[in-house]
Amino acid sequence: MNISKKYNPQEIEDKWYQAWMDAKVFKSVPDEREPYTIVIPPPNVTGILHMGHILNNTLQDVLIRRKRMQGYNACWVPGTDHASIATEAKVVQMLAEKGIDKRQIGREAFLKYAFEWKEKYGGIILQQLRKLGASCDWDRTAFTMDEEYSRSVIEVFCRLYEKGLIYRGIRMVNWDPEAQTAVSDEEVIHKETHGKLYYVRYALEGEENQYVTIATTRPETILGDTAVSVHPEDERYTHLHGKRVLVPLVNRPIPIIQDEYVKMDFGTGCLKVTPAHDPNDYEIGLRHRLPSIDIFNDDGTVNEAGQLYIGQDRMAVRKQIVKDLQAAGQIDRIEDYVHEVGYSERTGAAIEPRLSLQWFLRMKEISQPALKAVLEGEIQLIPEKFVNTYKHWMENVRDWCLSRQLWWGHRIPAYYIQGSNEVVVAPTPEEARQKAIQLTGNADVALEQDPDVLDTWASSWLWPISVFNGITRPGNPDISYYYPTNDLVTAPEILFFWVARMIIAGYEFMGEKPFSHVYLTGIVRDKQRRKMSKSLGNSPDPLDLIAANGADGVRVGMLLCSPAGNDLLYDDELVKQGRNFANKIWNAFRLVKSWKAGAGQPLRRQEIALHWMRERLKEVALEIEDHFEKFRISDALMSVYKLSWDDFCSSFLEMIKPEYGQPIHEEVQEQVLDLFEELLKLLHPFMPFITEEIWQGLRPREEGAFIAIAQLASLQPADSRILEEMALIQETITAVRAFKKEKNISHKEPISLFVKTQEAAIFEAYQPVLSHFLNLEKLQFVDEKVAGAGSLRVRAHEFYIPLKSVDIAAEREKILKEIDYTRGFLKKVEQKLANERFVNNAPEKVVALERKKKADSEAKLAVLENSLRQLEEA
RNA sequence: GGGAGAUUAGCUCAGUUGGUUCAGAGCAUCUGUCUUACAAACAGAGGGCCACUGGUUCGAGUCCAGUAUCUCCCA
Repeated sequence: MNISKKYNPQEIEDKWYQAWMDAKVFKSVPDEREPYTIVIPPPNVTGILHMGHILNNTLQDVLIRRKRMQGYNACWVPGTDHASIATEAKVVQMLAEKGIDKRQIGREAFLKYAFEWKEKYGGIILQQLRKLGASCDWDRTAFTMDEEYSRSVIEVFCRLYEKGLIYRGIRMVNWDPEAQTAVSDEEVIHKETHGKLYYVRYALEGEENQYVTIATTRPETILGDTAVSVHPEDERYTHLHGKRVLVPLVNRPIPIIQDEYVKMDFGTGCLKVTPAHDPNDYEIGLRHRLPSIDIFNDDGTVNEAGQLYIGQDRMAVRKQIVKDLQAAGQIDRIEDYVHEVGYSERTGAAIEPRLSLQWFLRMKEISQPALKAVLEGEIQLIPEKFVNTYKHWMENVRDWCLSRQLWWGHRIPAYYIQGSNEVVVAPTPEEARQKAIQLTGNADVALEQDPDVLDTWASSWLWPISVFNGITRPGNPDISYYYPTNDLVTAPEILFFWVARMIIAGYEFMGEKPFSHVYLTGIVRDKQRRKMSKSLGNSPDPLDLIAANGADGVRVGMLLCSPAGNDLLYDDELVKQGRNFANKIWNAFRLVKSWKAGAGQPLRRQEIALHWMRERLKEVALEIEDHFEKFRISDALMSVYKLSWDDFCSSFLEMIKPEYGQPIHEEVQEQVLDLFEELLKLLHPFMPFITEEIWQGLRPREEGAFIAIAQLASLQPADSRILEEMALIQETITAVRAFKKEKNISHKEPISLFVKTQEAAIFEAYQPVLSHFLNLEKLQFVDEKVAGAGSLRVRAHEFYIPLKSVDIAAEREKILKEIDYTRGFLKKVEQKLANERFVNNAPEKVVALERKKKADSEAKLAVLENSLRQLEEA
């Protein structure tokens, strides 16, 4: 068999993915086993794979593959969400390139284009996930606008409406003038922005040359002012109470009011009040029954109500109005000013706070069980610090603006009765008609459906339920078996958008949590801690990385540096490390395959190696299980990394290696293969492709057998005796190697090793191992110092290695240094033990340990002092 | 403005009810080595006042308070 010297992932990854698919290895149907379920955080249907997806989906794949190998019926449900705003924007843009305007062609034609677009480009990302090795059950691929899924979204809206939790009302919303829709509070990103603070004079009505000066960052909204407010206790302005001022340029008289919201030390202490265009002003307006004048159109241009600058964009108006105010002598001064401005998460446009008629969901009551579930630990957030964040949001939760002024999405099932103010809400137009007839007694009632669609999150909040059709067909076999799901892996950025709302929906519609653990990943950043983004161009293309380093290498690279909740500073070096690791495993495979089996006797060192490796595997398997239970995925990987590299390759295989050109005993080879298989199984969740390739190549396999569905050995306690003994032997090997290096003795040069120890039996037993690693020509036990030899010590064991010339002074120096250190250490221990309060208060275990430390160091000291004496006598 | 968190080796991070020879890991660095699986490797080594200042305790990287710096979330 000719195995390539370097591991070539390109040649094997697609092959095994296809084989898994053909054998339906990832398919899950309910059976008698315990289920383990993950629903994918549905990527945006317009999305393409980025580094965040790589991290997130690698983690999910690791979890699901491991459970699959532990006997669970593992089900990972993939899918996409329809992403209202983003997708609509894409389709609008595509149409614009063809010279088509969405308004001209109308809703139906637009949706036809949109679905065509989705069929063609949507879900590219799901194809890309296969390259990563994602073991999803692709037969279950869901989409938030699938027919049945859509029905569940509408059904849920109707139910909540019936319960009185959904209402329609005029509220200040975050208006995105570019997308021309309202967006939720969560979709607004606040950014520090450099702007100006304009000080504008408002003339007092009926008084020549008398002014009030206000400070504003948004002079264009002056046209919508309906009051000027001062703080009631601000003595500077007491004389103004009850008077009126004129809005500059349009000279509309407005009252001067008093409200405690005004900060006296900000600007001039005078605030212009524009209830239609500022959330705080809106509140003030309500308190003082001020009129609201909405001066903007949907696209952010000024409307007739503004009186001036009609049809011009708000940003252009800002510049123009400042000029005009200056010309009129009404600008007092302009200062540079840094303040927070909200931007749309989707389009980047500056949010225009605006009054509008929207649908809202009352959140307070419905979110109570979801808050409780997390606080009481029924649902666990990992890392735990997010519980605080979650609690804070939940306790201050605001009503959720559900409507979006778009066409791509689930159209709100509200029907307005023409010629009245009544509305009926029903899942279908037919049911709505029946309701309307009942309500009005008019059989010919004319209805018009609300033109708006629902926020995308108002569909994806049902994800863990509706991918199993739990709303439309409650109690069906899938929902009964897979719900609640087990773990959710997602980014902290969508803790509120999505996770919190899924928990709310879970309790509201299923009466039960949607999942038990939420693992919040870090954010992938570059080395300079900048978030990876398309616009910065600082993100590598994951598919290029996979092509260059293999999917396994990329997976390992990502996981090595991704403790939960910590940001991940991506560096190509990490992926390289992953690739090197794959190569290491590959070469272990080459080595093992190169041995020819034969008769004869197993070597003693081989027997030791097999016994030790068996126990070591058990020990690390337990360690890994513990890491997984705590979701310390990168620690679990590090455990298996070191197990593979240090233990399996550097120690175990070296001990197994037959003499050059000699065959390996058949039985030994079989056991080596067994152990290699166990190791590969532990590695498989992290590195699915290479482990499958090697596992298949290690032994002939039956049709349909894959490591992907092989079962991990059950967990067992390890034999600590051999592990401890080997630890001593390895320590000895390292110490002797260091000694040889220090004395410039080449590895090729055989040496004699004299051992002075109370525990000769151990060194006796492991002599074949020591000889093999240290190239010993002789190992001999002594009671006295060996003349003409250098010495070294491991614990309380002393070793002598004959040298051509011994530097007595240096030897003495070395021993004195060790004595010094050991005495210092012993002194500290003795002090502790002499302290009555320590002995009385500390747990027995701790005291016993101190006593052992004392005994050990005394023994070592005795050895050292004896050596020193003998050295001086010589 | 409100809230949360962080600060340990050159870098990224562990350090689990305060107690092992506790100051760790991986990577990077340095020194040797083409030793018949692997130079994408092997064998060794160096490196830290655990941000700072106090406090609690027999004992503090770990608990408490304050200071400094940084990050994130929310308004």
